[in-house]
Amino acid sequence: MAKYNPKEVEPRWRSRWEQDGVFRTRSPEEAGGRPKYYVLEMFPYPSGAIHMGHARNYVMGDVVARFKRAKGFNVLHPMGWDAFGMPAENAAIERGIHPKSWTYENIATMRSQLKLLGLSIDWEREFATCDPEYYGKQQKWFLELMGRGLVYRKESVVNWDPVDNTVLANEQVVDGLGWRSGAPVEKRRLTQWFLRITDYADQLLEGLTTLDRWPDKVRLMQENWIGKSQGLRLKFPLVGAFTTGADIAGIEVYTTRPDTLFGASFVGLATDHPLAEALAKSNPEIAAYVEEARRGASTEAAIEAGEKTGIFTGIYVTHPFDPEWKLPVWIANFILMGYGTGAIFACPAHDQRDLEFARKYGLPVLPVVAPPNVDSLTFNIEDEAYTGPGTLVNSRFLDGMTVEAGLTAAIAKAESLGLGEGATVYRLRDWGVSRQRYWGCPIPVIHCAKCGPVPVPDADLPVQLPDDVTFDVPGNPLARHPTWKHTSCPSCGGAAERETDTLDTFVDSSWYFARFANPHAETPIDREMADYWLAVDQYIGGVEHAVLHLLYARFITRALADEGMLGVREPFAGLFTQGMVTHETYRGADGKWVEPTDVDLKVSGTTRSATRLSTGEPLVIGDIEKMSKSKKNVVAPQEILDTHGVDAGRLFVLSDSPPERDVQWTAGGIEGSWRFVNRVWAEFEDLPADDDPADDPAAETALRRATHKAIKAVSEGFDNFRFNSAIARLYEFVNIIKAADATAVGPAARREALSALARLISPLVPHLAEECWAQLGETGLIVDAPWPDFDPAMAADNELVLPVQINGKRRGEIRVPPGLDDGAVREIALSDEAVVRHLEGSTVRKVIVVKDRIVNIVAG
RNA sequence: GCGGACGUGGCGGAACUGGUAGACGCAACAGACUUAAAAUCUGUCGCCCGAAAGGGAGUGUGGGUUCGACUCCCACCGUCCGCACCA
Repeated sequence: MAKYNPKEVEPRWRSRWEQDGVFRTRSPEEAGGRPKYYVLEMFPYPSGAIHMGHARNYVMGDVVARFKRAKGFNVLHPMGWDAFGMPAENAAIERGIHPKSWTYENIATMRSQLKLLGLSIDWEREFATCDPEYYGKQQKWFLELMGRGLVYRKESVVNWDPVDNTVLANEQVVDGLGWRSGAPVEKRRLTQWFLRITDYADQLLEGLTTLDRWPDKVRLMQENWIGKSQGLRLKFPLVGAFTTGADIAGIEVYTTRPDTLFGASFVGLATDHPLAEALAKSNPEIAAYVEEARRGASTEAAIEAGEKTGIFTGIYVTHPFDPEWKLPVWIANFILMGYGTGAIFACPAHDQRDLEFARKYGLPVLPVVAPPNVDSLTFNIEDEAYTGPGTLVNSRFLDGMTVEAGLTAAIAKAESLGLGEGATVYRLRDWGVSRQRYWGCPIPVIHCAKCGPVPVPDADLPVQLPDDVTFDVPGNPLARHPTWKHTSCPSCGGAAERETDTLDTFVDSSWYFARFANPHAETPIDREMADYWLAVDQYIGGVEHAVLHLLYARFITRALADEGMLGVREPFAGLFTQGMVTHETYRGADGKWVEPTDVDLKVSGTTRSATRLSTGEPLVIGDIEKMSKSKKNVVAPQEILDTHGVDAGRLFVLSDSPPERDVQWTAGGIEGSWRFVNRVWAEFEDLPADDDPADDPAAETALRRATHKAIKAVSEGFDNFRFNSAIARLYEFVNIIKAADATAVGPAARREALSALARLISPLVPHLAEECWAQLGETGLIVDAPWPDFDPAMAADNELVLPVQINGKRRGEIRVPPGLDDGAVREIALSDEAVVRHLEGSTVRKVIVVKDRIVNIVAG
């Protein structure tokens, strides 16, 4: 018996698929009555090589695509490249390679690696976001959104990454550090381009409720990120005239607790509040404080410590509900300009931050909410603010009300006084998309001294990146290019300059799924094709994009829909976030990481030890972590291809863990998958002669039932993204087929089992499945074969084993036909020999029969 | 601090809407084949008592609901993730 040889088999079937063009997408006309199904995995950044995490991601998508295709769907399963971004420029800076050639070379490498995985991808639809054809279309819709007022330019304090030398969006700052560089982010005041995502805040929030095939976790993260809150916008009139800068009559604050207004102690301003800035101009002390607070706020240590500081402005405001009541105005470092109005009223008794500030600067603390069951006369605030429910006290017209009633009453009062109105505030801020980098999509705008920013005319699109750029000095190569930015104003014809900022690469990935509907269309999106294919039925990718890519794409989809370019308002109907591929780590006595290929593992009892193969030195077995070059715990897909073939690798990455969880790569695990591949092949290699007589009807029926059960269970597993369970059922099924070899099962039943098996494994191990299919004498390809159906009658048992419990303890079991009525089951259970023995000396009080499940006898 | 998820054998993990806990795989052990090893095949395999038949407790800990709880409720312990001076 020859061993299965993936090195020979796998390439043979891949070239057959390619020759026959089986994965070319069918047009709606070609599809006939087949319903469409769009499967998409988050497209990769062309970093240089496909790693195991990529492989798991794309294999999952491929299983879905192949399964749906066999089930009769017209499947779209494309692939592209998220190809703009910093690493290409870093390669240029470090190694003198042009970003363009670095990127396209990586794409070529990774494309061929992906093809080795045997993915059912329509490669005719491939594109990279750095193709001028793609980013030119992006520029076109960008200008259309600009026409709708969704794109604007403003000066603001932005997150500046001092290592990557560029601005970052809020979503790209993690714990005060740049998401790519890891450098502490600084605050800078710059003029930037923004997309008005806040216009869509409410519908992005509402839309989440329709995404019932998204993980709750991701929806919750987006909900929190958007951060809707209801409250009151309220004006505190200034005491006396204030003439520095603009004409300011009062300070507008935002609060969610207007019920505590009578506990007000002071009004606080953010350091970059317009009034604070105006004051800083005339008052050097304030200027010095503001300057220092701003610097301090950007260091990680200061954020961690959370120390509250402030300075009194010398200004007072009056309480909105009492013109006689004067409150001091402070500037404080804990107030954020980007949220609400950048100004607050402070109620120290019922807000922890306000309390800390008030204690530090000796400001009044007036309790106005008495907790339930607490004597309001003895109630006092020490060093912890009370934020729970209760009754309002010391609050004049609000006295005696609950917190909820007080909220409504205070808002009504403020509105009747004309000093405020109920307001909804979001945490979400507009998306800053300017990047001071070369390798990105140029923002198609021309700055004219006379006309201001002018859109590049349609006929001049795309605005292409120049190839002749240098990276010898830091900063944006586009800005210092000798000629590129110099042009004439499309409006007045005078001399003008191009915008040298490029777009955040998350803009590139916010619409690529729509471009796949027709990647060569003249318009950015082929509306007719997009209407057919979108929304994406199943999107698959890492959870790390929960509030980045996935929020941006939802926003852009809605914006483009409002522009009439798209017919859907949600891009991804189904989302699946898959876990990572991890591996144990090993390090030597010197603390240096050692690659798994250089490690010898020994097991004795329950303890495991590791030694280094090359030197024999003992190693420390470390944590199980995401495969990464720095920890050297990487297994390259190529290594598996060389030793066990693609199919064994595909099988393993989906085997041992549920797909949403991390899977730990182990040598034993891949061996197990390889064994399975060989066990399957062994069943097909020596097929029995067709005239083998069957003389064991019982064994034959058992095999047929197992076949239909397997079809049912495996189909359900694939439908519900439970690949690990589906694989377990396939292992069981193969064990049963193998066991049936020893019995006299006729060729028809055996053939039925093997034909089903080949098709059931085909999404997972497609090369092996084709080989098995051919071995069965089938002339067509298994990728074109329909998914096997099961007969519900055959998939059900003809005899059930019901456990019989006495007082909840299992005491026996009975054999009954399915569907037998409760009375009959009861009789059989009560007459069972083991049951009778256990019931001796006690009386039966009650018998609970759960049909086809269990019998529980209550006795005593 | 706020929000969320999860705790099951030596390990990864099964268990549908409350109904036989430990499927399937890995590791381990024993045996067959082999001059030997690998590969392959067969068997055993959560814990305690027992030679076995059988019995006992058991899904992080403590309580509760139920004829019946890994599953539902309450409290606690632990791990992981997200947000974080959001007024």
